Amino acid sequence: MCLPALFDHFGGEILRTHMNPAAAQFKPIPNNERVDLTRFLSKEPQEWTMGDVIAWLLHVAKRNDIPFEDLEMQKFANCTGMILIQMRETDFQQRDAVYGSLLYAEFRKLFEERSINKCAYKSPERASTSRVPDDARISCINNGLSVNPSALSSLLMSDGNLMSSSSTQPLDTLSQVGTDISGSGTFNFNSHARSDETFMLRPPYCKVRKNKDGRPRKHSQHTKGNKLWEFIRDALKDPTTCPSVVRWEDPAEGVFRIVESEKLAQLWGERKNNQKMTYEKLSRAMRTYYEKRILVPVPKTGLYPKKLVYKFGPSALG
DNA sequence: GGAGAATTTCCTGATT
DNA sequence: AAATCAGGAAATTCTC
Repeated sequence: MCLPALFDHFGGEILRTHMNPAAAQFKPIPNNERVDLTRFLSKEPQEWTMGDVIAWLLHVAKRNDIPFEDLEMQKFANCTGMILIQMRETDFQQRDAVYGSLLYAEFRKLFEERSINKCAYKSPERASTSRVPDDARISCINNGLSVNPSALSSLLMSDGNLMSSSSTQPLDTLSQVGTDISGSGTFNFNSHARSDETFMLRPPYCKVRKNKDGRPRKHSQHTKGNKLWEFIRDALKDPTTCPSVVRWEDPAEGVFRIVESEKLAQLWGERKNNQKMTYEKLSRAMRTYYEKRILVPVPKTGLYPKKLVYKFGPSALG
């Protein structure tokens, strides 16, 4: 999953909400759809959609002071609440070796608390929904996901590779659970369901690169070695460079800061076998990204430092 | 070998 | 004053 894409489209809003309690509960997102970011709090875990699961993960991260980027969120990106319920501790650990146990404990605690509360307070109609997993699934599919499909497709991206629940999802017990629950092995996003490439939606202003004959360029073209923005993205995920060389200023917005400009240039130069790389040149290359919307101008809100701050744009996908 | 993409290099001028 | 930002223009590198 590409974090900026995640942040831009979906998780970012969740992060904003969780980092800033005063933030609005709803935020317009592309496609004129809205995400209710705290809905999971008022729903039974078995009714959680994939979006609710991500929101819960971020909620746990915040409560436990875990840097959200340390959580293997993409590994849970195709989990609904029903899937989490059927997961064992080892399943959580498989998905997140570091925080899997904590996540499992948090989830079970919450689940059991809700179960107790449900017995005491639940209204009859909600209780009936909860008792029937299929109903919960249908409810999830038909009503639960109000995020746009591109957002969820972004959630399924990992390190530049598409982690489609129907293709490259690790073949473990969890995916089997997912298959059982969804019935088809892939999640159906209601009217947004796509089995073709349109599932990987990109903003309409993202040009499709074409060869001179008009055919789309092959995906493998110019993918050998990292692009600069991918290098920076990876540096932001790498504890050896983040936060010492680059760091997030506002991950929810995709805003990051270059801490050691010449060090970053040196690392980029090493990557490209170019000992003459300088920050001047690196920043010039970065400025070419504005036209492609891989980077967008940082809002002059006074929230961020004036120098060495950049913001990933909607084209920084993958 | 040519075309196209993605830088890289060099530059001038503005801003912080 | 130095560092950084913003872009134009041309060159270079790499892949198809």
